[in-house]
Amino acid sequence: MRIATWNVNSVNARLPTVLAWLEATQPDVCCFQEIKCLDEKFPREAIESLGYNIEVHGQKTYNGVALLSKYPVSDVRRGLPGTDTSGVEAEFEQARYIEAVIEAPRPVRVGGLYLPNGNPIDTAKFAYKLSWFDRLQAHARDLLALEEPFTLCGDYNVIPTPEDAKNPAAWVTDALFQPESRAAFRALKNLGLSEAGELGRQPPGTYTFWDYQAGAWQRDHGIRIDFHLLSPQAADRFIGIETHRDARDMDKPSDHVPVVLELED
DNA sequence: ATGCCTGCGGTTCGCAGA
Repeated sequence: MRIATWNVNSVNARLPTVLAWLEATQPDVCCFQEIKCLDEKFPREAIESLGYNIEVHGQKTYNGVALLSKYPVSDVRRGLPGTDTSGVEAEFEQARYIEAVIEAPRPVRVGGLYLPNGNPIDTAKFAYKLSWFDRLQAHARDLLALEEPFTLCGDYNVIPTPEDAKNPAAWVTDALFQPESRAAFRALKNLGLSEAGELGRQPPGTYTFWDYQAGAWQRDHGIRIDFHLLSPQAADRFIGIETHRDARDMDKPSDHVPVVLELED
């Protein structure tokens, strides 16, 4: 089974690009982040016609996530459990998490997430990022207790190590590279999750994001911020991982590229 | 030091992204 994650940066602005990639790649499951639309504005028919069941957790203008599956799905969750403690969420619940069990012959639970960016770091946005991370960690603990195969995949908005950036010095004041952000990512992994890029021994320089600005793509000024974190039972079924770097060269590309995990059926 | 580029909403500019 192949499970993709892709921050599409507006599913409607990107629709021809998204359809072309889905048609060429045919993942069994695909998590989208930053769809930037309400549920009723999601291009449901075009994607259903490629053979996908669709679950959407949309939001106007910003954020929004969706989960596509060629298999039926069950136990769908929209949003993380728990309450934000930074004070931001109380005013405005942001659509950043969707989860479902993929009802394949050997089922897999898939959580698709869009972690808050958190910039600038001296504002409530950074506190919100760390608070969201806490809620994700709590949810991961609950899922691990089920002793099931799952992946928590998506745009983590964290540069975990200096090797995950072409130019780490350019990120030292950025929320993505703060010690607190990196520690939160490590703490999540250290619950007992396996990062698929490590299982697959992806080399340094396997970036997943290049800014639109300042010729970042042409200069390979990239960062690796999109990940699959696997439960032990999913890691047991790990076959491989592919980062679709070529997608950054498509017409009207997203600034992120898809990352495709393969598990034993 | 700042903006570079892109999308969105709603108007032609501000906000957000990373």
